[in-house]
Amino acid sequence: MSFSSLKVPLSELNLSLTLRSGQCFRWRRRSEKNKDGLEVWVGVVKGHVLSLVQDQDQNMIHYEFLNKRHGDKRIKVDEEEFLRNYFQLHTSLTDLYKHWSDVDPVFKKTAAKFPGVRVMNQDPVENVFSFICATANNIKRIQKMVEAMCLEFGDHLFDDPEFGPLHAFPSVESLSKETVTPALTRLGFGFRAKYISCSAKMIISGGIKPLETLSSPSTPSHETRTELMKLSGVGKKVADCISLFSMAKTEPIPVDTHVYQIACKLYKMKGLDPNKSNSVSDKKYKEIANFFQTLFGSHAGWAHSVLFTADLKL
DNA sequence: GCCGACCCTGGCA
DNA sequence: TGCCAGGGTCGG
Repeated sequence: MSFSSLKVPLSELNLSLTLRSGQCFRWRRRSEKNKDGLEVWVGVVKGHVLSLVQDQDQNMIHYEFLNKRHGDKRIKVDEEEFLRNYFQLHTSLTDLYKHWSDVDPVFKKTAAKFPGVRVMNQDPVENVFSFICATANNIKRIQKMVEAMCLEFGDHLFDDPEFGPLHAFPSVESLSKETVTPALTRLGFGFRAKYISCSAKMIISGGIKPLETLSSPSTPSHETRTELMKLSGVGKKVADCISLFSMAKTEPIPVDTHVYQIACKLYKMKGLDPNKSNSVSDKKYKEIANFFQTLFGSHAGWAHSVLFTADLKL
């Protein structure tokens, strides 16, 4: 039991909302609150098993790295930097909320009830294969599938008293093996099993540019998107999610059924039928994305995450 | 550019 | 028990 603390107000990071916003799939809330009656979150990030607690009254996030090995020399400054980087705390969410509220009354109204919803900076490999699982799926099942994939192909990291064995996200190499498709099919991945194996092979063989290159600030987001869409099971929507959530692009708007509904009902966009929002046409997709990008500016994808989270009715 | 198929689950009538 | 939607993508 050795928690450290990070000074962060709720307006900059709302842990509960952010971790449930559907951008990441490996965070779980403990069934029991801690001694102070606060929610405890456990997740796996780049081989680290993390426990996080938000103390709203103190403007603090308490954190603990659970799978420290004996003699681990990692120092507090590194851990703090690791978290600041993961949650992108260098970007002021307060400033962004203010800007979005100034330009859009609809956002302003929503944001009041949903403060601190932030886009995280996740591992590209994990994000690619997690969002391939997201196709025609719901968040609960995506989480189950991602966890199953980690248990099957990822390295063991830690045995949690409540959640049992926690594994790292599998490497691209391990997902490119011939045994992967049958294994994932057995695990109930359905048509996504072959997408995962096929995409892993493509990444390994250099069928697309390296993920690190696509994540680089010097690669424009339209190029990142085009490259990602070469992967099997990755269309425009999934490519936009990956770009936004793990490749440091801030303007992509993943237009899914929720965003379609939001554009239709909250923003009264013309030509949208609320009764058939599944499989958005290329044209409508572009229109909706353009609308929000014009409205919100360079961090439109971040604003979208706030509206999306609000729509989830968590 | 528009369908229908695709795997599987949980919720609901 | 049957139907349907769930953060879509692919192929015709």
